[in-house]
Amino acid sequence: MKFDDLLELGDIVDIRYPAKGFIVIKPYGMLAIKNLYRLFERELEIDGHEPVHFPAVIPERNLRLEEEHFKGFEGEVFWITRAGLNELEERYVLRPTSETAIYPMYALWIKSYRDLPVKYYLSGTVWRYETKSTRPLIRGREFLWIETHDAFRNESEARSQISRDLEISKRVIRDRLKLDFIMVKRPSWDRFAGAVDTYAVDTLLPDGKVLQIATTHYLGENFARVFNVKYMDDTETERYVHQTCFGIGINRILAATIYNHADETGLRLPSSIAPYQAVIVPIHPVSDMYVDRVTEIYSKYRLKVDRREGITPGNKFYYWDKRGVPIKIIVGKREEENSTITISTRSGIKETIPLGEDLDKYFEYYDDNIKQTLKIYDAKDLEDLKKILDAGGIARAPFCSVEKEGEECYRVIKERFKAEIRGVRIDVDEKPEGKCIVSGRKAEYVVYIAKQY
RNA sequence: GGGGAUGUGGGGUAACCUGGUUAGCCUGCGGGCUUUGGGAGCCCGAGAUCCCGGUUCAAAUCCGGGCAUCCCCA
Repeated sequence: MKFDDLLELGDIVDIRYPAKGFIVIKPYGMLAIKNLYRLFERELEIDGHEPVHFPAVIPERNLRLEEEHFKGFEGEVFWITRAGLNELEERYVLRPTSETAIYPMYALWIKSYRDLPVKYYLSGTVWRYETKSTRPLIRGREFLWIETHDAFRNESEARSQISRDLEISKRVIRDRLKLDFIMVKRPSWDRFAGAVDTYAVDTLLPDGKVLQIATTHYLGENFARVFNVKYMDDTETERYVHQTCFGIGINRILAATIYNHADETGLRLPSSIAPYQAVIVPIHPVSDMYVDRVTEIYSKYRLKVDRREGITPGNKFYYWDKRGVPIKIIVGKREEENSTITISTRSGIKETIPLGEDLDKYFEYYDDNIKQTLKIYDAKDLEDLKKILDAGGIARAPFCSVEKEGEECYRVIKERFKAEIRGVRIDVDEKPEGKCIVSGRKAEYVVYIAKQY
């Protein structure tokens, strides 16, 4: 089913808000988003992160401090130039990302090696003035995300955080949301503005374009130097901290989850974020007492009892199927008389089981059933590449270089195929064979190529 | 930045070419009655021609401008 239809059908968002690139997220979508936030926040906290709040406005002066960073964002920030009747002496920007809001405070807070590491996360909203065409949840001018900002004593501690960030992605995105993805190190020409290295989690949408859903950056000392984030080490030497930051695109992850798992009927939400994991559908005649008992017994799940009158059970089943509810619990006279319930999963299983029997296995079965697998194919030459891209897949190909020397080959891919070099896989070890798919020079890397959002 | 297309109730559409019924249909939404084991039926109701101007007895329809959205190209 088409993405926009799914959003409409599932009552996820309302795109009629009268400002381009801004949308309203309705309760059913917001409940899923809150569950999504909790999944990530829990993992981040287990990893030692603490929550923090920072203002949405950043003074212009701060944003300008890191030159490369400023250049990267200058064209897409919203400026606040007036307040009330006054022209502001110093303009603000609405944060497009929070490095330049947070690090001046880190400079005040971090004094000693004993203060490190600092690992904070911020769950919130950022604003970017997107000039490309916007799409609900996928590319908006306002979006919800989580960003972590970590400071360490040295490079090796910082770099080991990157693998922990990526493990968190695996645990949530793959294990809980059942989305498949690749983790790549971005080519040098595609780094986050101001970063030393950028790593990303890319998934593929059914329309054949990849979507970046999370990124983690190694910032080195770049920001520490301009924001003066220093500490005294145990030999009484002043040093700059080494920093990482990790951005988790909540809107985009929701979009990918909805779009990838949907079928012709409608949504199929993973049980980990479904607003209602199971809907109880009472069928007349059944006593309220029995329905209440069922609700009580299964209260460890997020439940909804559909007591609407004047609607046939079949219509209720269809209604909740469209909205992606994993399991329906049917209770009627037959169940009440035998102390049973009837389980009907979104994937088609229907079974009557004794009241009280655990439902976990049904959720597991359902979740496994919706699991996504990426379409990745090997491209030996440019003809292969074209076929793969046209078929809506991701191509794996030998490539000369992901540093500056490879940029010319990248231009060819970009111009001729409108595709991007997503980068070099870091979650699997790969050795290149043969020659660069574009230049024919010796291939030093295996890269992934796809059209992107 | 250049080109093209399209704007009709909440969503999807018909009527537009060739101006003329009460702007039709499906769905969704609200209410009533009858219903309840996989999309029930009947009845009632709310809800639309993007904006400004022009032509005309008469404009959703033709013309001009604006705005918005989408697609393609840089």
